[in-house]
Amino acid sequence: MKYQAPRGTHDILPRDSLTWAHLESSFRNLVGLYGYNELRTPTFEDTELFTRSSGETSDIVTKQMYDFADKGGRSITLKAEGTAPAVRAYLEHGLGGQGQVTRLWYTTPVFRYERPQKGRYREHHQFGVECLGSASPLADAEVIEIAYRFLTTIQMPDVSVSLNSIGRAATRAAYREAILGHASAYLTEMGAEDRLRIEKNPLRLLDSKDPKAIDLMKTAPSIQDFLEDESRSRFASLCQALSDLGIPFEIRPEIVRGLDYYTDTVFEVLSHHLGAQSALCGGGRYDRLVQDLGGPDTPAIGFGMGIERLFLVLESLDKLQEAPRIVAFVVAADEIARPMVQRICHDLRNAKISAQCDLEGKDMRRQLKQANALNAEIAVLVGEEELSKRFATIRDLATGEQRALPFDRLVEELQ
RNA sequence: GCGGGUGUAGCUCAGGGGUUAGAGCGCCUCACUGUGGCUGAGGAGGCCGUGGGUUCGAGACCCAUCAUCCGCCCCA
Repeated sequence: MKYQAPRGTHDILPRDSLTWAHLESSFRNLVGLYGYNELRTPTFEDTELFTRSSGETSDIVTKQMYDFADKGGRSITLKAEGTAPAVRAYLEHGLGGQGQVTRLWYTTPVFRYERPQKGRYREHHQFGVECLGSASPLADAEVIEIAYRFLTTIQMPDVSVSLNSIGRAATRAAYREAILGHASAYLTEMGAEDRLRIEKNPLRLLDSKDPKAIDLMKTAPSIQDFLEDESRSRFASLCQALSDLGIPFEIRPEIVRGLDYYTDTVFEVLSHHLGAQSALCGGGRYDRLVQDLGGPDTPAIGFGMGIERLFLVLESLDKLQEAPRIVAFVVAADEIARPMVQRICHDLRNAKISAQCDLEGKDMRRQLKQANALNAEIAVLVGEEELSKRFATIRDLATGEQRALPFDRLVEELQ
């Protein structure tokens, strides 16, 4: 095979594109019910947008960006995540007006230079929403409700939201000291690279898969105990709001998230139908980001959801969308009937009845084989006798029963 | 970026140094010249991922490379 899709990218083939379209329309319809408006941003941005927003030490910035210099010498990066470009556009076009709450949604390709595995690609696609301009816990609840309701709408099984609060800067500074202190003995026995990783972001210890770390974390202080009063009360309000909405969630203090801009609320939805890449959805509040990108002090919250991962779960459960059956296959019993076959196809399609016919001069037997292979509901047969007496023979392909319908009543009878 | 598994027909997979590389499914032809599905007979389809090497001989063994899958890291 001379050419193939670049590493970590994939084609969405016809049998799968039906499910993709279904996911897309379901999401579009749902966010519309909440008054969210679609935002489309470019496939690439100035590199600095991502380095500024995601955090200089985040993995996305340090090793996963698809960055390159364009012919004008600009440093460009393929969209590495959805929130920063959305905030950029929000600020650039003054979408926030005089501080109103602004609700945006998007579906977009996302590029990260990572080692591909199942559920992890160098180009993948995300749905996302961003609710900008409200600090209310009700905004958090609204965004989480959208994620939850979407997943239930598409019949994603076993959906439960994992929720945490990581507080503000002061909380994380204090907690950082506490957790590093708790783990100091453990840290001295690990390699330099691992230790650096942990020191960069001690919260990583919380979701480590190393048995020693897991054991150590059982006795670790909880970030919940370090929350400031305001963070604590907003978290309580959010939990109450979710309960009121009937959304199941569990508080999981080990949820951290990889982007530096999150404050207070963070959440994830995982699926055990995936392998190691189990997050379907991740999001949180980012009350500092808009300001960091040069805008006014604007609290905001949003999430991203991986479409490929949704697809993989549905596929593993055999829940992909079935192709709509073609209704009528119109068969020419002999060559003289071909023009009438074209005409009938045309009339059926005008009446929104799907119709197909042979294009290659195949004989009647092969045309019927084709109709059968397509799983058409009926065959419409036209031959010499039909032409002279102005009728078509309608054959039910499931039962084999046939009946005659005059040409001028064909479309209405088949409606 | 690190460790491991796998690349053979359109698809799923056998073959593990010795003629012309196999099966099932699918596809095509015929039995069947105005009737699909079922059945039977026949057929097409492969640079055995790619490039080097070892060998009298490589689909098989070695090296490299590309892709993919599993785990780590990380994430959606």
